[in-house]
Amino acid sequence: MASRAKATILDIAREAGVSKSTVSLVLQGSGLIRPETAVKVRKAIEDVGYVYNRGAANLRKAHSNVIGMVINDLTNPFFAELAVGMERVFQAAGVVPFIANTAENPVRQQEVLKSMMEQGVAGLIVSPARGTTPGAFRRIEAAGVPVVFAMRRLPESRIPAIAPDNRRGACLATEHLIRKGHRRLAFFGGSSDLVVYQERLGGFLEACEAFAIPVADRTIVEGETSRKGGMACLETALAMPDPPTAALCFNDAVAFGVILALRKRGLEAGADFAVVGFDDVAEAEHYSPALTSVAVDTAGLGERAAHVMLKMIQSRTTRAEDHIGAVSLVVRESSGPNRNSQVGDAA
Amino acid sequence: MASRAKATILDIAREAGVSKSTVSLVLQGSGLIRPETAVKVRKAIEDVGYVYNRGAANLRKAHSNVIGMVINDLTNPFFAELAVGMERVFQAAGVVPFIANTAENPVRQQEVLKSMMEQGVAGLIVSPARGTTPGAFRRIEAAGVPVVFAMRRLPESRIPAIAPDNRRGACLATEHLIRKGHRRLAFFGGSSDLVVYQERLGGFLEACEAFAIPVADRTIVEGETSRKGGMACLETALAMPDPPTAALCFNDAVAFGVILALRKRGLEAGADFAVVGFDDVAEAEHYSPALTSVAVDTAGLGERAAHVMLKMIQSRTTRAEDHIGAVSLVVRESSGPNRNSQVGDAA
DNA sequence: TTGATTTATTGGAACGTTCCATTTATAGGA
DNA sequence: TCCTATAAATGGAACGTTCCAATAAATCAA
Repeated sequence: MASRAKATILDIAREAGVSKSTVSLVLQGSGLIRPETAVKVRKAIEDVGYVYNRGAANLRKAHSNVIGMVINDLTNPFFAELAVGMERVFQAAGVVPFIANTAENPVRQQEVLKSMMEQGVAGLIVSPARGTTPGAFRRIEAAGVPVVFAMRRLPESRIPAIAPDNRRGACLATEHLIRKGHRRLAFFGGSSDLVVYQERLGGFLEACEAFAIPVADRTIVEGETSRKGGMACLETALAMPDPPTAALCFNDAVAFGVILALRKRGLEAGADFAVVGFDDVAEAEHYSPALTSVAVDTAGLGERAAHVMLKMIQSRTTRAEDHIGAVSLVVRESSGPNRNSQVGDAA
Repeated sequence: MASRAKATILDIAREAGVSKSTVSLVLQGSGLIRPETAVKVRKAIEDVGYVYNRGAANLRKAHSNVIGMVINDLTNPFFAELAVGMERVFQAAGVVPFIANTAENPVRQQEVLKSMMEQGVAGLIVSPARGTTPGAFRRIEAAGVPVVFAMRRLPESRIPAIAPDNRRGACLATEHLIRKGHRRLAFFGGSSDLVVYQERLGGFLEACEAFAIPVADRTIVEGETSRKGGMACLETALAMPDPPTAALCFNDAVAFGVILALRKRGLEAGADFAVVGFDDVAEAEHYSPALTSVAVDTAGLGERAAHVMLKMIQSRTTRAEDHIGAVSLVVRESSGPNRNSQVGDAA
């Protein structure tokens, strides 16, 4: 059944009675070929079950048609949504994205990046693993392969990043809680080695300043960015002398954890304690209670990252501007009704 | 910064004062090279920032080191877990898995498969999109590239499949509900164009037969395999004259939807209506109420699929046996306490 | 010393494509 | 009719590797 030696364009040329150059031209859809000849060649291609060898072609051609997407945690639906947005754009451009998972492991990340470079990718879209060293992309940059960071950025790096306006999102969410009447606020989850964390925490603190929340009434609990981490954060906070009455969470996973931990204690998110998440994953809307969250337009960011990448490839540059995606607060049940009217919601 | 013309093996040879063949040997870790020479060459490689060109190498070598994973829905955490299991095995074997998403679209799937073939993958692990035609893999088989189906199989196809024991899992879960005292049972979600659906529904019916549940007391509602689909199924079922008191769901997403729909009606899963899911995704344990579900050892299936693939590649065959993974019922809160003692739970 | 053996290294052909410079066929203009 | 312009098709070199057969250098046995 399986024809042993795989067919090449020379086999097709023989089959169709033309030269290999003609076959190559047909393969590339050149207009120089007489239509009848093209038909004849295409039939031969079909007959021999020919498979185009892109590796051989890339040996001659300037650039390949594959782009690598290197993602730090594929099990987080958030990144899957990002990937889906990118794929839409790339597909239309005739580019194939290959995805690889680094599982938040910098060593694994280096292996994956090396592999992708060896395959001759035209560009790389990366959501860097936690703990990525600043030098990790030096060789790739030196090779002239464009890199775009998505969602996360590295502390000191000239690589363009596409990310949501974390600071503003956190600020909006915190204001929302303050306007609801909360005066003792918490920020739950994440850790300071992530730039994203610093941005989101920064927005939280900015809003606290603006509304003159005393430092003593701000509770910051670092923790894993998962359900489990969220549960732990709540326990820690409620064990304090003057516990907070509301929390902005690093992301939705943490927020879900907080809601579960509240329920375990017989408390209800929204009624007894206000909870706001970040990212607005698909699940937020269907949770119980529905989660108030900062929407970041994940798929849109993916599309934008893809567009920036295509432009970089086209203009043969390794530089581009950062893009900050707009954010919006989606108010649902988990942040509860107004608490009292200590703070008016004028303006 | 970016050195224009990329370095080749010849540049390294010149730099190190050896021949290109020697460099090639070093690259492959051959023991024929004198250690000092190898060191000298490796230094040159580092100095010029050389990137290995796998495309060129594959032109000569029999087989490449990349394997394609084609997945029908990356946003389902279930498939991400599967991917993680495979990656563990492939990494150890020095093989790089590239993942692509088909978003349950057979046309997109064909494009992705074509692309992967063109890249010269050594093998393909596929969770076929719904509506895949039986001929979709003919050319790939003819080319002698091994294919393994994961989780799903195609109606008539000799391609080996790695999947959980769906029938037995559904049977176990249904028995569990019957032993709890339920007599009017439902099967929610999925549709009959999927082999998996037929297997799971088959297990449900088998248990119904075994315990002599009359046909009139079995409710089967097809629907989307998502939260939304689950919500719709429950509404449909409760609107019936003699509604069921328990449901086995096609998968966990459907089950979560059923739980949400119950809550919307003021009912509680477990107490008022028993719900059992399928797949036991990570979230099941942390849901509220915690979801009783059929555990399929997703990561384990991924590992097994990867092993089968490696063996096929090694023995140059395109045939292998199917693997049916063991399943087990994880009982949590959503299936509720015993209802009454119409059916004893002896044995 | 010499030849035989082992150890390291090397040149060249091949892999399947693209692309340039040519060649060949076709049509148009006088 | 011949020449020119255009259209269509072609051969050959190049891309960066691997691998075979061959060479060169080092070691050994006599």
